Parts: sequence; C-alpha cells; structure tokens
Amino acid sequence: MKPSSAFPALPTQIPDFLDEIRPRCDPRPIVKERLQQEFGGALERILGSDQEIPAFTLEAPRNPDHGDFACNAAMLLAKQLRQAPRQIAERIVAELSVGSGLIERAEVAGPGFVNIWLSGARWHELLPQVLAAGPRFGHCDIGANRSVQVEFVSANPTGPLTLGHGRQGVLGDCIARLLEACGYRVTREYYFNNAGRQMRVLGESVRARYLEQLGRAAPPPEAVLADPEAEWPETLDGLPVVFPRDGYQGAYISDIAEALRAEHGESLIDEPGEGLFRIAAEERNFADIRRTLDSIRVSFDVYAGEANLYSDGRIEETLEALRSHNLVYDFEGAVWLRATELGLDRDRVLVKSSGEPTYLLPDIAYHLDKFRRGFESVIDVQGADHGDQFPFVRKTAEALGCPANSIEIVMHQFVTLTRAGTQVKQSTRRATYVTIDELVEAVGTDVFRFFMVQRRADGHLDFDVDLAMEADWKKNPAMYVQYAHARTHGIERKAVEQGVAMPDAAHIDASALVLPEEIEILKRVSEFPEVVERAAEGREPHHVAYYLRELAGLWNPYVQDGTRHRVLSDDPALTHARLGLALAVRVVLANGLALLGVSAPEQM
RNA sequence: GCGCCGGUAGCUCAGUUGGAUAGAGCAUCAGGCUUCGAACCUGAGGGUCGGGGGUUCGAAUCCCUCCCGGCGCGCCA
Repeated sequence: MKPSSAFPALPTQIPDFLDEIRPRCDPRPIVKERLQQEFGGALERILGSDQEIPAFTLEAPRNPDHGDFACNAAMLLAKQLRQAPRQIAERIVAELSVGSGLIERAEVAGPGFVNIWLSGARWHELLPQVLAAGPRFGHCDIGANRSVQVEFVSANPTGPLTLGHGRQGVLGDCIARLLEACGYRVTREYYFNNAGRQMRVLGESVRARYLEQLGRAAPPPEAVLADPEAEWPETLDGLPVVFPRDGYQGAYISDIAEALRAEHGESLIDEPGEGLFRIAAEERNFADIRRTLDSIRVSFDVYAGEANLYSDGRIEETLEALRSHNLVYDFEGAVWLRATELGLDRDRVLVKSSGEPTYLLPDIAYHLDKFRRGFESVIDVQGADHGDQFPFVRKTAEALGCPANSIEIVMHQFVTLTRAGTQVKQSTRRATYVTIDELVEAVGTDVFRFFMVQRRADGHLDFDVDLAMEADWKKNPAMYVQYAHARTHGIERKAVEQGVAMPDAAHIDASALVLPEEIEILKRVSEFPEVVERAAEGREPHHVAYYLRELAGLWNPYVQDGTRHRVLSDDPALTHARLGLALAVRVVLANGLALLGVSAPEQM
C-alpha cells in the first residue's frame, strides 16, 4: 500500500511567490463612481438620514436613446415611499446637479428610470488613463494578494487527454489568468492518481501487449473487447490471453510495449505488470499529456501525485482524523465514511475490504493538504461526470477543519464536435475520436483556446470545426479579434510611414473625438475593467471572449469606413485623437487576449 | 426513480445577478467597395425565451409544476 512513483513529487512546502508587489493600476473611469455619489447624495436629501438608501444600480442601457447611464432607484423606492416611481424620479432629477460638468442632462423615462447624459468630455478623460495603464488596464486589486489554488485537468496518466480535458485546461488556465489580473496569488495545480487499481491495470495492459508482440500471449478478439458481456477466453490457439478484461485498449499501449521490447528485448517476460511496465506507461503517458498541454499553452506550478500522499503518511493521518471525529465505521470488511451524518444522501466506502482505499480517501487527504500548504481558498475545475463526488470531498474536508465555503467547484459539461453540419461521434472504445493534438494542428492554438472559452462552463460546448478552420478570417471570431488588434498596428505602421508621431499617454488630447461611433468605442473601452472583474469573480472567462468580439465588432467597421473617419487625415488634432483611440483599442484587445492566452499579432 | 446541468432566431450561443422595443456570430436574401489601414461595410427577413401557473411597478432571469436532452447515482476514477 505504498506505491512508488516516477513522477513529480508533491512539494512539502508552499511554492515561492513573488515577493515584489506587482504594480497595479485601476484607471477605471471615475465617472461611474462619481455618479454613484451624486445619486447617493440626492437620495439622502430625499429620504432623510434615518431611512435606508436602497441598493440602486447605474447601468449603461442597451439603447443609446436612454442615455449613458440609467438609474433604477425610483422604482426601488416606490413601495417604501408609497409614491409613483415616476414622481420619485422627478424628485431625484430635481436634486441632481445638472450642468455641473458631470451630468449634462437628466430625465425621467419609462416606468421610472432616471436617464443620464454625460458631457462628452467625460469620455475623453478615459484615453490618457488607458494609455498610461497600458498592460495593466483592466487589472485590479480586489484579490488583495490572497492565495488561491486552481486545480484543473487532473487527468490520470492512463492515456491521452480528451477534448473535455482540453476544455478544462483552457478554462482553468483562463480562470487563473483572470484571478492573477485581479490581484490574487494563484497556484495552478494538477492532481493525478498514480496509486491503486487503475495504474495496475495500465501496467497489466502494457505487459499483455508486450507478451503478445513476443508471441507468448494471444490478443483477445475485437468482438470480445467491444462487448463487455461477451465471454472472456482463457486461451486462444494454445496461447494464454493475458490482456485484462478492463484493460486499456488504445494503440498507445502497444506503442509503449513496442518501445520496451526495443529497449529490453525479451528480458521482461517475468517482469510483473506493476513494475517496469506500469512505470514506463505512466512516464510515457505523462510525457504525452505534458506535450499536449504545452501545445495549448497550459502549464502548472505543481503536479501533485496521489502516491506521495501515501508515502507522506497523509492517508493514514486523514483516516485517523476521521476516526477521531467518529465519521467512519466498519461494515462487511470495508471502512465507510458516515457521509449521511454530514447531510449527504449516502455513506461511501473509504477503504475497500481488500485493504485498498478508494479514490475518495486520497481526495480528502489531498484537499486537507491544500489548506495545510496555506491556500486561503481553493477552486476545483471538474467535468460534469465528477460533479457528484465533490460534495463528499468538500463536506468531509470541512468537517475536519477546512474553512467553510473555501472549496469551490467550477463544473463544466462535455465537448462535442460538429463538422459539416453533423456531430462527430466521439468514442474512446472505437478509434473514432478526435484528439486535442489533431484539433490543434488543424485550427491552431489561438483558435482552439478561443473556441474552448467562448461558451460558459455549464452546458455543452459544441466545437464547430468548420468555423474554427475557416480561413476567411472575418468569419472566424478568434481571428476577427486578432485582426482588429493587428489593424491598430497597421495604422501605426502607416503613420510612421507618413512621418506622423504617435500620441503618448502624457500628452494625448481626445477632445476631437465627437462622432457617435467614437464615443461608443470609448464607452466600450471603459467597460473593460468591469468585464474582467465580473469574469474573475464569477469564474466565467467567456465574458471576456464575448466582450472582445463586440469591441472588435465596433473597431473593425470604424476603421473600415475610411471615408467618414480616416484616422490619418490633414487635420492634426483629429489625427492625433484618432491615433490615441487606436492605441486605446489596442491596449484593451491585447490585454483581453492575454487573459484568454490567445496571441495578439501585430500583423496577420 | 432520485440528484446536478441545460432548453433563447434555421444552426452555435450571449444576455451585466429583476429593468425599457430579448442580442451576436454563422447561414439566407438584397446591396455596396474592387485592395487605399476593403482580410471590409450597409440593410433585410427570422422569436410563444420548452409548456403552464405564481411572486411585482416590471420576469429569459426568482418560486412551483410538467415536458425534452446530457451527466451522475460502484468496495471504478
């Protein structure tokens, strides 16, 4: 019960974090906060100091006719004041200081909204802020340097990664990037089971293929492998069938056997499956996994192997702790977790009657270890098929003293592939599945990542292979965004060519930007920090992908229409301002793409 | 059967934590531009937000119920 592993050790100490305080900047336009104060003051004057001010919202309405911001305070107060919302709204408007330089116009609309128009200059202030913040625009400090661990992928080294793992890899990595941008100290971690039955079966599978290749064993017939109900032959043509009933059937198993045969010849005939075969398979599979992860720009700070939990005594320790909390009992030779005591729907086996723990016990031990190592909170990214197990780990860990609500799960559904309008059947058993490697080779890392995060984690992700492979880049959303970014560089190249100086943050004057489409782009740029924060807090990177597509959808047409607003014109002030706008758009697109781990090329 | 997640335009999906006339991409149709930062743009059609009740000023969003799809309900991981 103390398996060895050839694989990366679980670190016994907390990984070193950068001590330097990362420079941060939140140049979010103060406009909204000042408006917030303005409304707060108005409401206080209306309500008096004894009444509570409701949690009103200020949001940018979809419809530009409804102003730059809309406030819902009047509707929220209707019941409290026993007055019609529109009347209250009128009173609010009367209390606002209109024309003071912040608010240009305020009016009551619809069921009782107060719509606000800001003076155009308010948006112009944004430009120098964005340019000054540069790569930090959109970053913030709400994480307050707290340490959080994101655990994801965590596939066992029994074979290649599936598309589901690919989605999880990109999802987890993007969540980590978002958290880093919001001031958290993030550790990316990959946990894998390399002890126990699965790894034994893996070793046995390789051994069987090895013996088959040497003509000392017979492979089980395809038909028998495909049908779990079929009768399993002991021997075939006078040779023993050694391949395990539940063995790993992939071609990579034979490859591993082949490699062992090339290296060791026939000398491994008496080697047990658990020995060299298992170790070689684990090594080889892990090498493949890491190569695949590299190809999609997913990397980890820590690879944590289950086996180390055994050698470090964590498993025993955890079991003891559970015993002392009276959370286990023996039944029919097995050790059970009293999960119903914790409010769960059934009890679970922790140690099988064979004496070997199930995966649940190491899982609990591992989560305890996370907090022992100092993480303040923990995010587990998991596929929907593992969702049911999470409450057991969480409740049990909390019962043993892990801080409540500090273990969080992000669950995602599976990936399906659509090609030529029909769904591609993914079958692991048959050889008809598309691998991450194949997909990445076909569409590239950038498109792969963008497609994998553009949907929310809940619900299936249908990967449209045709759209992803679309060479017409205006149709491919990933490339559309990249193109918008590249175009800002194209404009700069043109400017340099014409001897026009690019504006810098300290001297940018955006006041020449007066067209509605220019103000709209500025507004959208101003929303970026909120998008990042919301995506980080909700662990929903897809918001960033959507936002980028929308900004690109404003920018590309703007630049496109070279007659109505050519960036480089003979009006120096206008040229200056528009070049500034281009730089601001570039900053946001570049930062947003970075959060998704997608490259921002200077030219396509 | 129970639990979790989904159901929004022909297709794939967003929808700012309950806001105003429900949006985007693709596809379709009708136009523009002919390489100048055109690898683009303008416009149109397309909806019982799965059905039904409820909560309230107001619901795709919250509650109840039913229907459909995915996943899970092991001494597998």
